[in-house]
Amino acid sequence: MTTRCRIAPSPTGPLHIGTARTALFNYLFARQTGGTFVLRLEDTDQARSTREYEQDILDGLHWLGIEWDEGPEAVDRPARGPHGPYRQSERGQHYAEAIERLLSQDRAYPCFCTPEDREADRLADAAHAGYSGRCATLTPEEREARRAEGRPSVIRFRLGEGSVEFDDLVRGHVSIDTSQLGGDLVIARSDGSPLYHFVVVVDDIAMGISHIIRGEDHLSNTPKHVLLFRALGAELPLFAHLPLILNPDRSKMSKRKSQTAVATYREQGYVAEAIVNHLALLGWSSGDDADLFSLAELEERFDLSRVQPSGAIFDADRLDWLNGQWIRRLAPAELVTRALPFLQRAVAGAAADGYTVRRPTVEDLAPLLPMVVERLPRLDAIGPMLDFVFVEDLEIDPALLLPKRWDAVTTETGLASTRRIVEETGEDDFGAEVLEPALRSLCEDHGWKVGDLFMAIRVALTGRTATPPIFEVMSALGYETTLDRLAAASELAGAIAAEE
RNA sequence: GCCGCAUUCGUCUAGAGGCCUAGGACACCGCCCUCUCAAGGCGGAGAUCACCGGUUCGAAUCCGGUAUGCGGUACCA
Repeated sequence: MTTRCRIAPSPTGPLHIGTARTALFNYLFARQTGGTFVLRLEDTDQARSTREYEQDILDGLHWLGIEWDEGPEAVDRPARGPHGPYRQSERGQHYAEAIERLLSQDRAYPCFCTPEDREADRLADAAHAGYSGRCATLTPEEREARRAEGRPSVIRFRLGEGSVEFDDLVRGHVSIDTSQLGGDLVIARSDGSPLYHFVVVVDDIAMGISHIIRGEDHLSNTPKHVLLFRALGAELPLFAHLPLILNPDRSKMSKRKSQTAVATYREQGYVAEAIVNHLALLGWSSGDDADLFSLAELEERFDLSRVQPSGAIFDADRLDWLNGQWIRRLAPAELVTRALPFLQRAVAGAAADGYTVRRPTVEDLAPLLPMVVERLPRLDAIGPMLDFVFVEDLEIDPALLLPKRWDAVTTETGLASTRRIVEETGEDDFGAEVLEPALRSLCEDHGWKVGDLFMAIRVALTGRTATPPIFEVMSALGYETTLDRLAAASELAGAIAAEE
């Protein structure tokens, strides 16, 4: 029998890190077993579901490389696969039929209780939490009478008695008594629309799902699903409840306490490879000392039986480290393509601040990247690292220009001497081979620390104190610009000296 | 409250009765490299394996209890 698993996000928010992790594990399991991975949108909560969120989820999964074999394509494009439609809002027929069946077999019944009724029952019998069952035994005549009065009703599923047991692939045997489930379960609202616990089972049956791999937050709800599978005459799928991804305070990862939107990580310059790698390591481990895994390697090595049962804090530091590792492993051309938009955005930001800029192109960036790759924990770090090349009317912050041990006069002479040396060296020998020895002996002659001179040059050329090595910066800038900026900066140092 | 699940360095984890004086990675600290920032190399500190009791010649590993944490308990998903 071929395995079929699924991810069933609800488009009530942007793609969540937790959803992505669950999707990843399902995807890996499917690839691993030669099975099928289905994507289904659980949009039964029409009030909160939107097409924008749906699109965000689809985009995010594509971006991560977590591709599904069956499911909806982009919004407004036809579904892919034989079990469609893949949006619950379009599957009303299935639910209506299933409810009809349960009703006709008396496995479900209409319930006319008002919120006040339920509250009264709860107060009267505090020992039993959940629904009292006062509508469970209504006769057909009593039901008709209530309908005649125009009282609205929900549909409740009879839970029955005894204990529910099932085996979980990561937690082993789980057992719970039916009486602990909160009373007969509402499966359809008074307006007739079906509820999550019900539709999820109907769809998993209709789509032939063999393995339900999802977050541990669903573990307590699983007994309800088991009962529903049985009532609907279906064979039980296998369950695997994944450990939760946690906030630093060990509660379930949430928007309030953590950054949960996959799209936000993407905007910040995290690379899909790093996100995938990090998510895989939250709850799964290979068993050996390796910690860098590509999606392809994960498809090869993932093993559901090596999934941990306890929750894992989302460690942002580790993600950052992995991100740096993956950025440095990308093919140069690929890195250029991915990093360019971040550089362009930074430069556009400078333009918006009133600077005269040149828009970077692929051709501009390609030769510059080698000098910054190992300085990029994230792609968005490329802005401060290279913007000075594209901002033509660079402004130098006087507070940064003077090295700690230098006064303004020394800085002025240092930069002026440097300019002279560069000029005398000429454009043909403009490079570290000739310039570096020359500048070093300049320092020796004046008794300067090399670091001080280089820092002054660095700030003069880039406006920043953390940059690539200065001779690489010079060649990135070009001969003329280097001379111009050195001149401007020594002039500025002179002005500071005059003021003092 | 009730029910369920979990519990090895700060964090992610290795560990399936002797290989554990508990291994790796991130973070942290130090040194090296060095024109800044990184990256990289080397080293260090960091866990009485939640606690108590039991089984066993021997337990992080098996069993029981306790504690703590988290999750669920909707006409949300």
